[in-house]
Amino acid sequence: MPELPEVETTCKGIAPHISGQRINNIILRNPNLRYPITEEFQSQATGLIVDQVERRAKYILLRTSSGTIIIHLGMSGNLRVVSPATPPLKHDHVDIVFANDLCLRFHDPRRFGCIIWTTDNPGDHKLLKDLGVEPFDPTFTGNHCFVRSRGRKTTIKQFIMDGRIVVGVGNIYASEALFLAGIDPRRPAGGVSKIRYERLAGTIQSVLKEAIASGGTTLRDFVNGDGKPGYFQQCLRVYGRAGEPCRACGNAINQQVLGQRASYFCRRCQV
DNA sequence: AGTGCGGCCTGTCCGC
DNA sequence: TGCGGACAGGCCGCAC
Repeated sequence: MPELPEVETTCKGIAPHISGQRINNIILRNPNLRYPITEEFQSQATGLIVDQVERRAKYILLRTSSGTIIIHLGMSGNLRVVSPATPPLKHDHVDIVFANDLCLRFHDPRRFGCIIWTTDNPGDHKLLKDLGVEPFDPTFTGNHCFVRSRGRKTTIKQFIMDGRIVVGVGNIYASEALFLAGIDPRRPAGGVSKIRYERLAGTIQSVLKEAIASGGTTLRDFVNGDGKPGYFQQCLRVYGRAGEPCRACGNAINQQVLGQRASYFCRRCQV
């Protein structure tokens, strides 16, 4: 389930192999994704040079001089850099073949991901235009969360997962960050103090940084590897640990659905 | 505007 | 052992 750290790791992993490279060919094997991959993408992007590889929220942007390829990994997608001769597997949807004889291969069994071609400023695209601040941007602060949360009745967990407030906080790291900040995820966002939001902004950053660091250790596997950063190696404090002892106090970890998402927390440590 | 939720998919896991 | 069904998950897009 690609969260922001995995997307960041993917971006860093693929960039050295495709930056500055010309797209020689695009092979559409299975265009069925969240939005069908268009033939305009195939015809218009072929021949262009990828000038820059960037991340915005959980989107990966491949910028060329005349358009941008917007990629989202959904929840089961990955990108690998392989030889074009590598036999495709089931669920390999697209190959972007570069002049250096490497290809960027998009794999997505559950098809929640997407590949979109746009000739406009990608920031104006409807999928990107309402996105909130990046968690590592200096404007992401406890005060930002505090101000934006006034009057909001939604739970604090759903609030920090709202991409219009801050991007990149998925279901796993929302639970983890709230645990580290000692905040009960069920608390109404509008009633949480500024001090506590300051603490939370810090734990959101630290938990994402920690995950990026652990994913970064498998960067070399992006070429001819499985394309999956090793997040399962990292130690999750509450996520997926219902009934298991809290690592801080030993109490059994609670599980509760909030906003249709499984949420994990310690009743004793989080208030 | 804020809130709630259905729907998109398939691999994995659980219970029978 | 095999099979069906529930579940997970990001996030759009609609309804209220």
